[in-house]
Amino acid sequence: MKPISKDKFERRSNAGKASSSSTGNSTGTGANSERARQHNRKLVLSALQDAYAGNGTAGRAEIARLSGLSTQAVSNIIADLEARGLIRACGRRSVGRGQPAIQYEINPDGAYALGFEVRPDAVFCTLINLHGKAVFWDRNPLQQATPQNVAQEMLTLKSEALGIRNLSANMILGVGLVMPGPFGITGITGHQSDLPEWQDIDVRDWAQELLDLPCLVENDANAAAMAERISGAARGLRDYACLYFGAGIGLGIVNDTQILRGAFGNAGEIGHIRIPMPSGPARLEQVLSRISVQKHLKINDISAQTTEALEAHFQSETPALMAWIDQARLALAEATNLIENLYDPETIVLCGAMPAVIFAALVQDLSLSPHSVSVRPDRTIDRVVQGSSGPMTAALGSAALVLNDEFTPKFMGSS
Amino acid sequence: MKPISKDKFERRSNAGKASSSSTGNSTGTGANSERARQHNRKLVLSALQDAYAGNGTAGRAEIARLSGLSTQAVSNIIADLEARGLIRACGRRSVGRGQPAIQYEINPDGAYALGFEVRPDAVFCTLINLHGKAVFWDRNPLQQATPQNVAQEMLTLKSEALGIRNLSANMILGVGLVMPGPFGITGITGHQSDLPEWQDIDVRDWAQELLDLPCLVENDANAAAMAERISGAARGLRDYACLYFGAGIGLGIVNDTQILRGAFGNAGEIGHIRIPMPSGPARLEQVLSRISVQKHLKINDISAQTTEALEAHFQSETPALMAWIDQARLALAEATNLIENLYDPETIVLCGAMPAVIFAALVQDLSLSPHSVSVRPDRTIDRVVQGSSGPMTAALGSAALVLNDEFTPKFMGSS
DNA sequence: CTTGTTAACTCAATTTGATTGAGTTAACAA
DNA sequence: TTGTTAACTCAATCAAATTGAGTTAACAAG
Repeated sequence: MKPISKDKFERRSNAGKASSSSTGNSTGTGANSERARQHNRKLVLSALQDAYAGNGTAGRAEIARLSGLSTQAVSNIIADLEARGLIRACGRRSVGRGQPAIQYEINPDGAYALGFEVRPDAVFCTLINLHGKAVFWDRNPLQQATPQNVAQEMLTLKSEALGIRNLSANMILGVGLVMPGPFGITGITGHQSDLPEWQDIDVRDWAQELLDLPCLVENDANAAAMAERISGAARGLRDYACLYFGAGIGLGIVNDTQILRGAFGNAGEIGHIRIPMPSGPARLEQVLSRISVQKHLKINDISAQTTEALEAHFQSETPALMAWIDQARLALAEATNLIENLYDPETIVLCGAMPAVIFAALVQDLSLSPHSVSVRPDRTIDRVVQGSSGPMTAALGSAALVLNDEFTPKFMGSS
Repeated sequence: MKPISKDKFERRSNAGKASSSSTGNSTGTGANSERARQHNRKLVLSALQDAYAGNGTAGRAEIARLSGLSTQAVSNIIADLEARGLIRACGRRSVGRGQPAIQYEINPDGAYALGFEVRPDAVFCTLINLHGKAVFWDRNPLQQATPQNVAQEMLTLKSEALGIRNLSANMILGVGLVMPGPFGITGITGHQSDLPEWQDIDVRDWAQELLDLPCLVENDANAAAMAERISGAARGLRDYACLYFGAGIGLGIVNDTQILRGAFGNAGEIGHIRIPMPSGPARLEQVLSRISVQKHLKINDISAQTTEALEAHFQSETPALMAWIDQARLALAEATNLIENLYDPETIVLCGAMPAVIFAALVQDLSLSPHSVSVRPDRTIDRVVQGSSGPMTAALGSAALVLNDEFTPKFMGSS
């Protein structure tokens, strides 16, 4: 039977047929065979994803061993995924005796994820394939970020994105959405924000209805962190942190493959934290952020609004910029110490709207505290690494949210 | 059928009959009906636990709504749990029309959890019932904390604990174990420690074999956090942090009901963090810890080794102690700001080896930053609250680890 | 006092999906 | 050529959740 459903999987959002989900206020999530299958499917996909990260592929038996499932269960799931086009066979591989294993890999073009970043003055959009590679990106300016305007631009960008490869909507797994301010997460009210008109809108529901696709909402730093996990510097890592340079500075924390949100979705607000600097305590984003570098340059009558302009100043070694970098490096060292001791990540990734060369300069000559739980003899990755750079980072990340949600089981620990 | 197994549940540790768990290096965890049942059982138990937290009880239908399971599924699980003695019926309750619901509650004496805290000079032991109440506690001194000595004392304490209520081993759900230093979590080597002889021992396996019970190992702060969740100030909370006063100071973070460990189990090492103080940057535990108060008193030629002695000095308002409290309060405010902005908890609980009156004094007149994500109009609990106090906190917490593990499903988010 | 409505619960049938066990096939080794 | 090993397939079994049709008990209305 298996009436291969129109949409990719069972369309997560309206999965619970109609019955028990009556009240809707239920917090819990009972397990049943459907849920179990969903979980196991993610297990298989994430095994293949890990294999891909190591530029490899995997056979049924191998995945079974890795996931703890029986080979038969893996076989069924593989058949399912192959029929859906999410994975594909790619030859056989024999390692010693026995029948050579049929290798499978994720089919990059088996499905896509859409990502939007809404800013006060523009909407960014990306479309990524199952390998996390962007196949489309664009930016539409906004006069004013009202829900109406944003909706219009998002619809335009959506059809533009689908048009680029002539994709039908059922090839889109879902949509990730990044918005400024504390939105959508738990309906925070009473906080002032850049986009006051959105105050009473549940952004997730709104976008879900607008685009007719399942939707995930996150802040920029968390989204960026996911981008690094899917196809960037944090590929294959389960625990890491991501220092994201937007206007200010944010921290996306990934704990056991999942984003750490805290009780109200505000975890990682590192910008407001006071750190000791030679000149006295300062808030981190006063020293280490896009705004801070621009302020610092402005004092010296230099303007550098764009990433390109900043890069040019770096190339020409403008003294004011170099001085800022020196200060920023100190702040970064303090922040690193904080993050390492509080979250114990495998690494810290720098990413966002800064030129790559400046990230490189920050990481280079960074003198980190030797008194940290992160000083380990068996490290395989640097304590601070450079991630993706440029203004599209968050939009890419928003799409990556969807892949992570679809490919990564929510828990794996065997207790 | 259902051959009610000797031990409580299927004895978590050696659950996987014999088959797939061949290699053992598998990280993944496939879902099957057994696992699903396990998960759903936890869902039911945690619903009852929450009901108990509100001093209530719950019926089948109510639990079904809460958990998203069908009433039938809940019924089956309830029957199971009742047969095992973990829960019991407690009357009927009618709320309007319809047949009154049979109410269920956790049977406090249906099972117990054992907890140990090993320190360089002593082993502490507690036994708690299913309500998280301690029914036994004791402390045996150690000449030297060698594995042999510790093993002996643990066995002695175990049989003493079981003896107090004439319990057989199958009434014990499991053992929680707190050890100093970075132990057992991920086999850290190359770190100096208070207990060098343990370097090559996998503490969990060791204890499991020694006591013939499933075992969980954590650090003191994490264990204390669990104690607060099971029967203390954090009851019913899903996200909070716990500042634990041991020798130094540690932070136990609970995120979505689970302990946050980080990549190598060292998350929450807040003691080493530099915070701005009026006199310049200082490490937190130089200002806010048991050792720091003792140092501060010693300068003034006052000795206060025990909690009782400290309390006495507080009652007589010894100036040196009062001065320390003023400084500590500033440090606590800084730490709060840090924790709130980085983890966004529902609250921060103070607990551990300090007199309750000193916790109260710290919390009182604490002037917290108004610029924090935790400043919310809809708060239901203070930003910093007082938890359990006294030297048994960690030992109690170690037992609480077991309850949390048995009663709290690993994920609930409906994506 | 009778009857209708509602909610909680039970029993039996169905369904999903994982596990188990018995083949089958292909590679390597003797 | 034959034996061994590993990967995979097919069919049967099993666990546990869901579904649907009763049954029971309380309250409300006439």
